[in-house]
Amino acid sequence: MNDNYVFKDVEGKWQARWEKEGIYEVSDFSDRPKYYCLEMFPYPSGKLHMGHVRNYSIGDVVARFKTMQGFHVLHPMGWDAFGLPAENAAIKHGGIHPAEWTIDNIDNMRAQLKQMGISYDWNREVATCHPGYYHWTQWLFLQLLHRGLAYKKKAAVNWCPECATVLANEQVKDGGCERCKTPVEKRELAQWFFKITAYAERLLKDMELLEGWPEKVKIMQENWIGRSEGAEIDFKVDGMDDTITVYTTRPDTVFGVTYMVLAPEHPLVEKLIAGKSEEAEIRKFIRKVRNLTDIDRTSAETEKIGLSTGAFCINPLTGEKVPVLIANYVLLEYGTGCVMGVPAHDQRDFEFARKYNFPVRVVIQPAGVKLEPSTMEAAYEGEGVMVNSGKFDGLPNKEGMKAITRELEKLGKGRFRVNYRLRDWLISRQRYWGAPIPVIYCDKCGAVPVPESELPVLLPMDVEFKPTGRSPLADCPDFVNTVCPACGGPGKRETDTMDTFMCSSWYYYRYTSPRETGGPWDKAKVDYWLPVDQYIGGVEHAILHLLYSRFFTKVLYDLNLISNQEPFTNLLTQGMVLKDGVKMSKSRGNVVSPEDIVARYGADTARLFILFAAPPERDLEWSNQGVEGCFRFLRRVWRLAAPLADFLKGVPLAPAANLVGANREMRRITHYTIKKVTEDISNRFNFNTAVSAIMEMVNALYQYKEIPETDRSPAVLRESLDSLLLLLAPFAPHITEEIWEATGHEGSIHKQPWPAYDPEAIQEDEITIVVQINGKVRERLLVPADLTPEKMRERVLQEPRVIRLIQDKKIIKIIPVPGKLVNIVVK
RNA sequence: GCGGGCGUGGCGGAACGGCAGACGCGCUGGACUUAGGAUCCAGUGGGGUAACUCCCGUGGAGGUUCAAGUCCUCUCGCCCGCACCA
Repeated sequence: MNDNYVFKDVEGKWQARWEKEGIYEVSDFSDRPKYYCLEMFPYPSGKLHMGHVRNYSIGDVVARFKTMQGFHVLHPMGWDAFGLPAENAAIKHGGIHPAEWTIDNIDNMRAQLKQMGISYDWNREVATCHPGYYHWTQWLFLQLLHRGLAYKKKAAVNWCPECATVLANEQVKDGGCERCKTPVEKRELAQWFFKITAYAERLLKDMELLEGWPEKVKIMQENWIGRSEGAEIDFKVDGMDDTITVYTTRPDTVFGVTYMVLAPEHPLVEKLIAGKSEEAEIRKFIRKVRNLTDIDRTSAETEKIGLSTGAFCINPLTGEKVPVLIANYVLLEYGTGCVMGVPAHDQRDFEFARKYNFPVRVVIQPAGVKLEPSTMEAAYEGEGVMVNSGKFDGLPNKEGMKAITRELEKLGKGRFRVNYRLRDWLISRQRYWGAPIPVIYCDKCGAVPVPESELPVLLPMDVEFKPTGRSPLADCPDFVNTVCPACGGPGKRETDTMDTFMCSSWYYYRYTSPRETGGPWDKAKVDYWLPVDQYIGGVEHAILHLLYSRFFTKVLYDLNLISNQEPFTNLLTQGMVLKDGVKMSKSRGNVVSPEDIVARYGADTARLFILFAAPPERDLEWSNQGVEGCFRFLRRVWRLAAPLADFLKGVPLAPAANLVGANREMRRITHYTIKKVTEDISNRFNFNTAVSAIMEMVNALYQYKEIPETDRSPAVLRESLDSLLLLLAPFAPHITEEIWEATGHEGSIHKQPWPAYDPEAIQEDEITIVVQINGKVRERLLVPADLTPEKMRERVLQEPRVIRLIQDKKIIKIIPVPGKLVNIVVK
C-alpha cells in the first residue's frame, strides 16, 4: 500500500473496476427484501452543480447502506432531457441541434456522476427525449385522453413572452415565469389540459398515507389544492332568463348581500351590458383589465375598481333586487367567477362598500357586542347569531350555513358545494424540444388520437428554431401534413409539445423495465419495485413535480397499470448549497464547481464534506476550509491503515475474548460507533453525526496505535479497522475499497454485510455520574455502571465534597437518574 | 394577511427534559524539521481568581419542573411557501 493517499489513482482504479465487474447492476427480482432508492433526475444542463452533488451523495449513502444491510436495492439514474434550454441554446449558438446539445450534456454529466462514484445501475438509464421513452409518454397521454382526463379547451392562459410559450399555474411564481421571472400575460388560446381537478379530493385525502413525507411539503400541497366548503347560490337576473350562480363559503350571510360582483371576463357580462348606457365604458374597462399581467392585476396594492352594469339580480331568499357590478379583483377562474358582496361580514367587501356607498347590513351578531352598520370600522368575520335573516334569526351562524343551504336546495336555488383552488393542468407548450402531442386534426373527424400502433410520433430533426410564439413544428409541413387515422382524408398534426413535467411524472416506473417495448413498463417488475421507498430531491418541487407525479400515479392505478396508490413512500427534501450565506448562482459569482473540487481533493472528499457539513434537510454553507478538513481526515485514515496493511493481512478474523484495558476499550468504542452510525443513518439520515462518530473512532484508533505492540490485540485492531472501513464505505467508497483490498480482503467492500454491534461489548464497567445540588453540577464520580438508584443515593451522600456543600442545609429530596446523575435538592 | 421553519462559541454544527458547545474549521502554544501552509500533541464560550468543577451563558421576557437549548405563554429577528380564493 502506497504511503501517500493519491486519490486520483485510487478513484480511477476502482471506478474502472466497478464498471468492468458491474457491481452496481441490479437484477429484476430477488428473494431479498426490495428497496427502491431514487433521487430526482436532473435536467442535463451541461455540468453538475453542487446541488446535484449533494442530492446524489445523499442518495448514494442510502443506497449503499441499504445494500450492505441486505436489501435488493434499485438505484437508477436518468435525464429529464426535454426542455427549453436546449432549444434556446440552438437559437443562440445556431448550428447545434437541441438533440445534439442535450446528448453532449448527458455524456458529460454521466461521466461526472461516474467520477463521483455514485452506485447507479447505468443499464437502466433513461432519457425522456429518447423516442423509446417518449413513445410511452405519448401512449400515456392517449390513455388519459381515452379516460376523458385530457381535453382541449380555449381559455385565458398564462403566457410567458420570454419563453414564448404557455405555462401551467404551478409554473407561475409571484405572477412571473418560474424559469425566467418574466411577468406572465394572459392569452386566449385553445390548449390541452389534464383534469387533475378530478383527483383533487384523492390527492388531498391520500396525504394521510404519506407518513414519510415532511409536514411542510404536505401543507404546501394542501394549500395548493385549497379545498373549501360552501354553497352555490343562484341569483336570477332581473328581467332576464339568466342566472348568476355564486360560490360562497358563507351562505349564512346571504341575507346581508347588498351587491353582486362578476369578473370582467364573466360570460354573462356581455349580455348584461348590451344596449345599456354603460356599455362603452365597461368594454374599455374589461379590455384594460385583460391586458394586465397577473402581477398588476392581483397585487394587494392594486386599487379595487368596480363598475355598475346597470343590471340587477334577485336574492333568492329575500326577493330583493341587488345591483350587479363588475370589478377587477374578481377572478373568473376561482369558484364561479363572481362574488356576493356582504360588507358587514367580509373585510374586502366592507372596504369596497364604503368606497362605493353600498349599504352595510348586519346579519350575524356576536355575543356581547351590538354591531352598528353606521359606525362599524371593519367587517365582523367571526361567529355569532343570525339576525335580520327572516326565519333563520336566532340560529348560531354555523348551523345557519347548513340550514340556509338546505333551504336553497329545497327551493332549487342553491346547493352544497366543495370548491378547490387547484386548476386543471395545462400541458401544451408552443416549443419544439418536447414530446409531440399525438393528435391529428381532421376537418371531418375533428381531433383524432394517433393510433397506438403509429407511436411514437417522432420529432422531426430538420426544423428551424425561430422564437415566433408558435411551435416550430407548425412550420414543418412534412410533420404537420398527414392522413386522418379515422377517415383517411387529409389531416394536420397537433404542433404543440407536452410540458416536460409530464415526462418526469412517470420516469420512476420506467426504470423498472427501461427497454420494454411492449408497453411503458412490465407490470410484474413495476409491482415488485414500486412504490419508491426513498425519494430525495429539492423542496422546490414540493408542488410541481411531486403533485403531478401523485396525480399520474392515481390515474395509472385506476387504469390498472400499477398497483401502488402513491409513488413515493418516504421523501427527503434536501436543503440548498449556499456560499457566503446565499444560494450559489452565476449571477452572484459565488459558484463552486464540483469539477474543481473533485480534481483537487477527489470525489471521496467532496462527498464526505457535503455529508458532514450539515444535516441533509438543512441548507449547507460551503466552506473551502471545511473541504480541506475532510481531505485531511481521509488522509488520516489512509495513514492509519498504510503501515498496518501488511501486518493485518496475516491476522485471522476471530472474535476477541476476555479483553482488558485498552484492548477492551478499543473494542467498546468500535462497537459503540457501529451502533451510533447505524442508528444515525437509518433512523434519521443524520449523516453529519454519523461521520463525526467515525472521526472520533479514528481518533481513538490513533491513540490505540500508540500503545506498545505487545500490549495490543491483533484481533481487536483488525476488527476495529475493518469496521471503520465498512462504516465509512457508503460515504467514501473509493478509499475504503482500496484499503479493504490492501488489508487482505477478498471481494468488494461494497458487497459486504453491514457490521453488527455486540451489545455486550458496549457495556461499560464504570461510568462517570454527575452530582447536582439544586440542579447545579457540583461533583463527578466514577461509579459501577450498574449501580442501583438506592446505592447511588447512598454513595453520593458519602462524598466529602457533597457533605461539605450540604452540611448546614436540609435535604428535601434526592433524585437519582441511573446511568446519568443524582440531584440533591436542599434548602 | 395566512401557513411553515429557524435563532446555540469567531464559523459549520452536536446535545431520549439530565454534565451545553460532540465532531470539524479557525485560532493559540508546543514537538518534529533546513523549512513548512505537511504531520503529531495540548489548549480554545464569556468573566473572575494566587488557586479552586466560583459566577454568567442557547434572540428577549415570563412560566412548568428536582432539572429547560429542549415543554408552555408572550415577544423580537431572519428565511421559505401561499396570497384580493369569494
